[in-house]
Amino acid sequence: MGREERKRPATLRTVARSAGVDVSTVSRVLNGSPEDAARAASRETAEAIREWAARLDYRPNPHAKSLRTQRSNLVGVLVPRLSDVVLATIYEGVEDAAAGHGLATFVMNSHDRPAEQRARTELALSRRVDGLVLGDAHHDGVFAGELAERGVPFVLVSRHAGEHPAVTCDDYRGGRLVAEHFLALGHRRAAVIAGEPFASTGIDRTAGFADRYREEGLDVASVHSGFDTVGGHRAAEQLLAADPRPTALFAVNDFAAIGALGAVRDAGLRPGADVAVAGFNDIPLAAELPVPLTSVRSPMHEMGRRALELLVTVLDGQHPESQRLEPELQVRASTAGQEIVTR
Amino acid sequence: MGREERKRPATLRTVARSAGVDVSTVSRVLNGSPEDAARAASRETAEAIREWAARLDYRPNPHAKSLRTQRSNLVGVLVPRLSDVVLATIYEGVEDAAAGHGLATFVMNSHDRPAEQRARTELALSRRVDGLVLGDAHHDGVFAGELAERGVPFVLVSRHAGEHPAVTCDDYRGGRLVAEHFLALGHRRAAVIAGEPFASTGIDRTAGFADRYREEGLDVASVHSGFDTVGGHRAAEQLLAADPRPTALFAVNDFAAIGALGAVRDAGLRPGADVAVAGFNDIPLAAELPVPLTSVRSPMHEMGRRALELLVTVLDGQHPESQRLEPELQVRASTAGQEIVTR
DNA sequence: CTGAAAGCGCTTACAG
DNA sequence: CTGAAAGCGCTTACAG
Repeated sequence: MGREERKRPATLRTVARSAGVDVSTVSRVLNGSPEDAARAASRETAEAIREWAARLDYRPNPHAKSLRTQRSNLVGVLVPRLSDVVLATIYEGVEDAAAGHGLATFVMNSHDRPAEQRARTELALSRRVDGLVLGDAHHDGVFAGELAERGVPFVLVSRHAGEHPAVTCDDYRGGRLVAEHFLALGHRRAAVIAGEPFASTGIDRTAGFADRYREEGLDVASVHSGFDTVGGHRAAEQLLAADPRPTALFAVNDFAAIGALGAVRDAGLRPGADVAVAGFNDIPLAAELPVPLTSVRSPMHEMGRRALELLVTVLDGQHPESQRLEPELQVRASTAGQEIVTR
Repeated sequence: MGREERKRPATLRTVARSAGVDVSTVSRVLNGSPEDAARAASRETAEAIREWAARLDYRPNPHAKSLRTQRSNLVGVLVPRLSDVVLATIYEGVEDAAAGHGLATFVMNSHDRPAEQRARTELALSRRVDGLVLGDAHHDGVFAGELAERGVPFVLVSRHAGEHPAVTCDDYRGGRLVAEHFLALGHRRAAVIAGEPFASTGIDRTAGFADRYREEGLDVASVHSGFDTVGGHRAAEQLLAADPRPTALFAVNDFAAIGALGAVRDAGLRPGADVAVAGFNDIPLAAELPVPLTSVRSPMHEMGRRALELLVTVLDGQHPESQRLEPELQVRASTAGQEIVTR
């Protein structure tokens, strides 16, 4: 064991010598397009080259290739936190799609802090990524604007900002879906746990929800919060203290909703029976909770895939349209009017 | 916007010309060690070079550097699933530590499938990573053995296999801690939801638990399961069907434990009151559940950090010892003997 | 169909 | 203290 025993990998030159041809021929046959390969060598020569390449376990050196072509086939991905299952799942989608394009990705956490966003982006750029997928855009669009100004190819995912190409869930529509569900259940006093004010997800989900209630002539209280359980718990406490107290709570993400469930219980109320609670994203855990959580399913993996595909078109010089994917309401016991035992 | 507007970044040559010196001098001043830099140019020359570099926003081209030095400063990380918060958190630790060494990391999912482990590893190797951090080792050690055979530098994290350098939690000890806790509560009939049979985590946690019970002359039933909620639910159902039924369940990870909580409820029993349930890892959610989950805290982030540090010593040609980090039992309502409202 | 040459942007002995 | 040169492993006009 130990690097000392690793022998140098085969190079174009190694296989060229073995096959008795020039390196340029080997390059065309092995790494060129099919047409290139076809006109670069006779069938037999090509055959021989491929055989030697296999025997010597030749693998193109990506550094040499990138240096020469000025293309790294690397894309940088920025997320607030990878340990958030929503972002991790989106990233899995990005990675899947990237593999299909021969691209490698690397992720970094920005913790939603502008200084870190900048630092991580510069790091990616100094690593010569071909482009970026940003999952942590702030709604003000300042940072994205700077990148666009500099001509850096990028797309946004999960959150949109300004007019930059983005793949998101139709969060506004998702918010409306929850409002309609609540209204159908007869809830006239509803409130929103709105998440961070800089994220378009929370903004749009809240707006869709509030607009639908407004159409019925009803106002909804809303309070900002962290996207985590603790934030949701606190926000729910605050909202439940109102008089008259709301009978339904919409948290703009599932972790905040789980916190809200706790707050409802702490107030001596039964989630589902006394206070309806709905979340957003439909993470796998939502269905497994003791009181299964009603949630809006957002196609996280698919969003990631599409974002990467969108980036590919940007790298191709196009100026693609943003995409909004359809959300879907999953009704469960937390809004069912009575407690239902899981499964 | 668009890549057409991006101007070529400054190179060593650009700044050399501006400063009126040779590229080799610039290289030594900018990218060499402090001593190199000192003896490469007079203070004024060095000063001038640095000034020009800053003005031109010079950043060393990593591909050229890697090509020349045969070192990529890249490490590949393999995990079963990044959307598992345990692995995501470990990865965050790896990444943090890597940044401190000027290394970049990229993660890939293997889904615990040998074919994917191999494919992803080959991909990483063809990208010329300097080394690997494997979070998905199988206990048989076959794959790790092959890598060692080939002289590929790597370390294991979270799970160990064979004698390969690994950073893990002391899982055996963690299992014992739970057993001791259960015994102190008077539970004589306990059972284990043991996880996948190929993971050292589940194996060791189960062994530690069972050994401690055996010391009291007691046997424990155990059944393998997936590491997810569904797997835990099924396994718990099976265990609870025994006659006499166990009064305490130890699930080797928190998601399986959450599934077990559901199964306990479905059986008309109260978690904590009728059946004690404990998990492992102490994910953030554990404390936020309606019945907060007793769990063994494993230092996930720290494990990731240490694994990277260990890899650095391996890359340095050393043959370091494996490390086992201390687990810590967090007692909560799910084993408290009575239901306690969250927070 | 095939080859010879230049060059991507670095580092590092070698010389002075 | 500083420079000139070679070379890492590729790709791609240019020639034939």
